[in-house]
Parts: sequence; C-alpha cells; structure tokens
Amino acid sequence: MSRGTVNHRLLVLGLLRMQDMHGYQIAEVIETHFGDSVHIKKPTMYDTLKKLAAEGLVDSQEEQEGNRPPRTVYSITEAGDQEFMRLLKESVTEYTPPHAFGDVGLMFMDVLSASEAVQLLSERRDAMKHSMEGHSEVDPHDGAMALAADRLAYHLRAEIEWLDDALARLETTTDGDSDE
Amino acid sequence: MSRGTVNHRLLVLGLLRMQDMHGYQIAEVIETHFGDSVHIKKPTMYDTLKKLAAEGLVDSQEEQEGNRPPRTVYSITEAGDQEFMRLLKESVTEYTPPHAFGDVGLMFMDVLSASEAVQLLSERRDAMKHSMEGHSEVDPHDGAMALAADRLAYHLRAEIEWLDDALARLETTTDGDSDE
DNA sequence: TGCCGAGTAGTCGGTACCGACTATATGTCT
DNA sequence: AGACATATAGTCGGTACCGACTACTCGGCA
Repeated sequence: MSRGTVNHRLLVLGLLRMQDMHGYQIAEVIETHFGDSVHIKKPTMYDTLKKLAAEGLVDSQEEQEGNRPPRTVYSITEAGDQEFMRLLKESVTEYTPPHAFGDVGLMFMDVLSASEAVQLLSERRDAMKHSMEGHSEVDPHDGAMALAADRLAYHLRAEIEWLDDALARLETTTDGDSDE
Repeated sequence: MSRGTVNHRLLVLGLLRMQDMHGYQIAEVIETHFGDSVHIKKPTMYDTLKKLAAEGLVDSQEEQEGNRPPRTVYSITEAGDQEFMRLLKESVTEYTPPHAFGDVGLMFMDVLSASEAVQLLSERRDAMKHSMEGHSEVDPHDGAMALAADRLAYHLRAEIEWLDDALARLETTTDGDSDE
C-alpha cells in the first residue's frame, strides 16, 4: 500500500457512487466483496470519509430509524464524482513500481545452506497453495472485478512458477547431499 | 509495505551482519544496492537503528575522525545475529498474501468505456516498459540477489502478459467502433 | 426478568513512516 | 576570501493507519 490514501479515497468514492451508504455498510461491503484484495480498516474508512466530507466530495445526512442510534448516511457529490473519475484514470494509468514485490528476506538467502533454503521455500510454497484453495472463484457475472481478478491470477501463477523454478535449481545444487 | 517493521529490521541487521557501519553508509548501501526493490528512508532507518539498539540487537560506538562531526558506528551483537536468522527464516517461509497486488482502480474499470480503458491501459503499459529499461541488469556475480531479482522478473513478465491479454480482449470488444 | 451474542456506529491513543529541515566539514572554482 | 556543491549525520513534526475500545439496540432464551 503505497499510493496510500489514493486507494482509500478511490474505494470509498467508488462505493458511494453505486449507492448511498452509512459507515457499517461500507465496511461490510469492503469486507465481503473486496476483503481479499483490499485493505482498509474501519477507523481508516471513517478517517477517509471525514476527509472527503471536509473537502465537499461527499455529503452526509443524519438518519434516525426507530430508536436505533442515529446513523450518518453518506452520499457522493458532483465534485466527488469528478474526483473519482480523476483518481480512477490516474490509478489505472499509473504503473505501480516493482518494489511492491520486494521481499527483503530473499536478498539474504545466501546465508542459508541450499538444503535449508529448499526447506523454507517449500514451506512457502505449501502455504501459498493452501491459501489459494477456494479462491479463484470470482463471480463470473461480476464483470467489474474481472480485470483485477485476472491480474491477481497472473501474478499468483508467476509466483508459483518462480518458486518451482527456484526450488528445482536449488535442488540440483543440493544434488548428492544428505545434510550440510 | 506491509510486513512493515520486520523488513526494516531484517534489512538493517542483514547489512550490519556484513560489516559495521554508520548511518550514512547504511543509507547509501540501501540506496545504491537495494534502491529499486526496497523502501526505507533515512529517518525510518534511524528509528529502526535506535530500536534495535534499545533491544540490544546492535551496539553503537562513537568514533571521531579528524574533526568531522562524530559518527555513531553500529555493529550487530550476538543476539542481533540470532534475531536476524529468526526473521530471515520467518520472512522466507511466509507467504505474502495476494492483496499485495491489489489495485483498486482496476475494480472500477467498468465505469469507463472500452476504448477509454484501452487507452489508459496502453499508457500504463508504456510507462511500465519505459521504467524497465536499463533494469534487468543484476550483477551476475551477486548471487545473493539472484533469487529476489528472479522473482521480480517473473512478476514483471506476468504483469506485461496480463496487460497484453487484457488489452487484446478489450480491443475485440471495441472492434468496429470509432468513438463511444 | 436478566443476560448474552450479534448488529450497528463510531472514537481514542499509539506506532510507523517520512518530507523537510538543521548543521558541520571538505573541496573547488573564481 | 567568498561562494557553492557535496559528503556527513542526524532531528522534528506531521500524516496515515489501525488495534482496541466504547456505547447503544435488538432478539432470543433461561
């Protein structure tokens, strides 16, 4: 998360563009529809909402239902819609720089023996495979997500391929060994 | 940046494991050797150093050279070395969850017309290609980096492939159009 | 009736990170 | 001698983010 706030603003504006919502709903939609791919915790969402309101990009109105605690319902403004479009274009265009894939640990792998490296990377592979179960199910009717889901799929495949190749290479290094 | 502090600690400890250093050196090494793949700004590095010192994972001693301003030279302790190993193994083993590839903009692409989408993604592709020039040069003698560099390469390839496929698909959608 | 879990709507305080700044010394051009 | 770039070594203050908490309501069930 790096373009930090931009993503949060984009997300919240994007959701409000679809329909007016109060805080809990937003949090819920994020959790259930985006949970796997997007990070935004409730307090952060409220911060974002407050800031957007202060900038006039969203409106809020109190709403009392029965005698539940009153909720603040947020809706996007004209200005907000324009800002959303601006951010969207910027975000799509922008090439997210490679350091996003950085993984410091790998840079120091040479302090480990080959067999140790193999063991750790195998564990990583297992963890990855495991966490991928059940995923890959993206409502095919949900065309909106298609691109993002696809992208994720490509990168997951790349990660697995890299791991497999790296392991294969390390294993030939370790060829006739039994220990270190 | 996400496993936040862990990466920073790992990086600083890893560098000090190779040799004692003072702040400027550390910052420089990070900048020149790791700059493309690792994020850690100077103030963050000093924070990290201070915290590591407080935990007894690094030692520091003042050093005066000529009448330059005195520098604090940091060195790793025995405990620090053990912690490094622990973090390294943890970091290598750990599967970095997919949201790292999240890109909120893509989730809202359906509000754009196909031709607009094509245009923006093309720009992204260009930006990406452009920023890849000159890279791909990883000192082959530097075996330490091999794994990390490889991984990056796999992911870059995946990103390009995804972009190409997505563009191809979008262009067929836009087939006989001239505008929206 | 009283209690409990779940739904609902937030706030508070703290950490991580870093942009911008301060300060000193050395070298070098003029 | 002054001016200016560059190496050196940090600090200060502010933002973004979020874990943990508060507070109130409702429905069920003992």
